Amino acid sequence: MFAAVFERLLAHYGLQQWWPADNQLEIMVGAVLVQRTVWRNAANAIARLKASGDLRTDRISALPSQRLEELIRPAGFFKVKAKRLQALCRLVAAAGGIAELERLPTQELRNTLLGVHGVGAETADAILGYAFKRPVFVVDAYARRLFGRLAYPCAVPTDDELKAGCERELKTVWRLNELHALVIAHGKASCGRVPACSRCSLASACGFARHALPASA
DNA sequence: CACCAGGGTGGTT
DNA sequence: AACCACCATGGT
Repeated sequence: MFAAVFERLLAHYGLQQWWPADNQLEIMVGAVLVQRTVWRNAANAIARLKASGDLRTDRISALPSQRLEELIRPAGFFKVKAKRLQALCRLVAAAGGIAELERLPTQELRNTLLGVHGVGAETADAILGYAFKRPVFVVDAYARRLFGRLAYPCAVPTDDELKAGCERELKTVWRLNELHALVIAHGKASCGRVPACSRCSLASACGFARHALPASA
């Protein structure tokens, strides 16, 4: 079922090609900056960090918080995010660098990331999928809404069910990463806040009928 | 003018 | 465990 949704979304919206970045740290920083924020604003903040030569773990860790706040201001929530970026960069330093984190198995790495202040499940999975190329699905509000509707009239899947189901069916990094991007593209392009699945564009614009989740998902 | 975007935390019930 | 307010800029 998840694979079928993926195929439909890919055919309808095309390849999304996330995540634009020069290196792994840029993706990790972007994952924090984009929290509850449009990508354009987060990208602006990243550009400012690059322009000042501060897009490095050692620089971000050592920067006076007020200076860092000013640099990332366009991303919004700048005081909160400045703390989160420093917590993340200090974890990388404590671990001995990104190359050392790379050695950890996915579950351990996920738990390590979740231990950082300001990194929750969604941000951790985005970092795992896009920066570390691990086969994980990023469950976000759009995914909950879309798959929750497609599950109707069955019970809406939990985050764990959604994540496990997608990972089991799609398996590869590029497909799971694409699915996340496609789900967001779809959420923005259509659907809105229509409560009933009958008007979800997977049923109309994408030529999709209502789907039930497998009982043991 | 109101509303929202590629969340997470801390406090309250 | 389930809410809730809060964080803040920039575009529609």
